Amino acid sequence: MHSPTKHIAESTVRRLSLYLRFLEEFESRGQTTVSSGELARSGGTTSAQVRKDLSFFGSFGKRGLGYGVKDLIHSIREILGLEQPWPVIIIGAGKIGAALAQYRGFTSRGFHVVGVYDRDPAKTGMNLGALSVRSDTELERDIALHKPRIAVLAVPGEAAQAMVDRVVSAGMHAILSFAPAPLHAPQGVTIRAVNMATELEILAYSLTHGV
Amino acid sequence: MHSPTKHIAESTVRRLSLYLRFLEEFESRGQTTVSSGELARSGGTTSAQVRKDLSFFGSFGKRGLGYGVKDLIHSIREILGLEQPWPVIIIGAGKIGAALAQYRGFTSRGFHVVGVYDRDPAKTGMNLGALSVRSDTELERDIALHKPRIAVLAVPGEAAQAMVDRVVSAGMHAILSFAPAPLHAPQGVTIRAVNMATELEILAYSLTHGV
DNA sequence: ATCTGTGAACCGGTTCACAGCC
DNA sequence: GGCTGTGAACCGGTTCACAGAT
Repeated sequence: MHSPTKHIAESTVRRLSLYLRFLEEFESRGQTTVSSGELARSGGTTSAQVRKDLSFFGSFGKRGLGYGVKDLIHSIREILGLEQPWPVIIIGAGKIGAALAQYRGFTSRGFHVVGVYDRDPAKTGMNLGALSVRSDTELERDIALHKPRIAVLAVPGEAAQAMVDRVVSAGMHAILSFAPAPLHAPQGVTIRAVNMATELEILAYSLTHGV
Repeated sequence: MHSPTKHIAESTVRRLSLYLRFLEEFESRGQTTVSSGELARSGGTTSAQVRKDLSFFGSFGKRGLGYGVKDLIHSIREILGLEQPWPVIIIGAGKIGAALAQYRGFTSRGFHVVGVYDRDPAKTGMNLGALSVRSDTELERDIALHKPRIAVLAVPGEAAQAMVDRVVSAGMHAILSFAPAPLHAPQGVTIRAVNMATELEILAYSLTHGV
C-alpha cells in the first residue's frame, strides 16, 4: 500500500513525479508494461533506484514481467496525492505572479489557481485569464472561505516573510515561494523556495570551475 | 585559495550563494565581522557546516575572531565566479520568458540578459524592457557574435530538447530550463531544470502524508 | 576565552547482488 | 530467462569534537 512507515527522502518523491511523466508518455504510446530498466533509462537513474523508490510504498510490479503502465500511473498519482484537486492561490500579481497564474502546467495536474492577490490597488481588478486580481485585504476571508491548500508567493523579497506569516496564521500549510529571500515557517508548514538567482549562480560556478 | 582539488557538492555551492546574501545584508548594516555561528543561524544550518563549506576553498577566517564581512563577500563572489559579468540569453518569449527577461533579480548579481528569442513571428519585435524579441533564426549567429554564457529556456516541453541541442552545438555550456521536460546534454554541458509542477507535487505529497 | 579549521565518526541515500516469482 | 523486491555494502555529505590560533 502507499502509507510508508519510514520517512521518505525528498529525492524519492521528486523521482516519483518524474516517473509519472514518463509513464504517461508510455501510456499515450499504447505501451501497457514497463520494466524498472526502461523507466530508469528515461529518467537518468538506475533500475535498482526505481525499484527501491517504488518499494517504499508497496509492490506494484510482477516479477519477470515489470509494471503495468496504467496501474503504476494510478498508484503513483495516489502516492503523490494527485487523485484529488488542489486549489492554489497566487500572491503577487507582478510579472512572475501573472505568468504563473496563467501557466498551463499547473492545471494539467490537478492544481487549480483559484485566486490571485496583490496589495497594489492599481493591479486589483486586472484580468489574468479567467481570474481577476483581488486585493490582499481579502486574503484571510478568502482562505477561510475557499480553503486553498497551497500558496504560491511571487512577492518582493522584503515582503515575503510577512506574507508567509499571514497565510500560515490564516491556516495554510504549504507554500511555494519564488521570492529571493530565505523563509522560515513553524513546524507543520512546508515551504519550498525556488531562487532563480541561486540557480544561475550554480551555473556560474560550474562554468568557472570547468563542468 | 579558491581552486578546490576535490569535487564540491552542489549543496555546498547552493549554501555559499545563501551565505553571500546574508553577508551582503550584514555589510549593509555596517557589521564588519561575522562568526560561523551567526551565518549558520541566518541560513538555518550549523556552524560546523559553514566552516566546512568555506574550508573547501581556503582559510578565510581568523581563529578567535571570525570572518571579515567584506573579505568574505569578495572571496565567495570569486569562488562562485561572480566577479565577472555573465551575459544571458532567454529563449521563449511567452509569459514565463517575458517575465524572466524583466526580472530584476538577475541583473543585480552580474547576470545581464542580452537577448530574448522566440520562433513565433508574432512575438518578434515585441519590446521587453530595453530589449526587443528576436527571431530564433538569429540564435546561432548571435551566440557566435556575443558569446552569451548561459541560456535560459522558457519554451514548451516538446520544443525543449531540440533547443538544448541547438544551443549546445552553437557552443553554449550552461542552461537553465523552465520547460516541463527532462533534458539531456553531452558531457561538459551543465543543465539545471526548474520544474514547477514537480515542486507543487512535492507539496501535495507533504500535505497528503502529514508534514 | 573565543572561534576557526579539520580529521574522525556518523548517518542516510544509493548501489549491489541475489533470492523469489513469473 | 527475465524482472521484481530487498537486505547488505557502499559512498559521500553532515555532524562531532578537538587541536590550533588570536
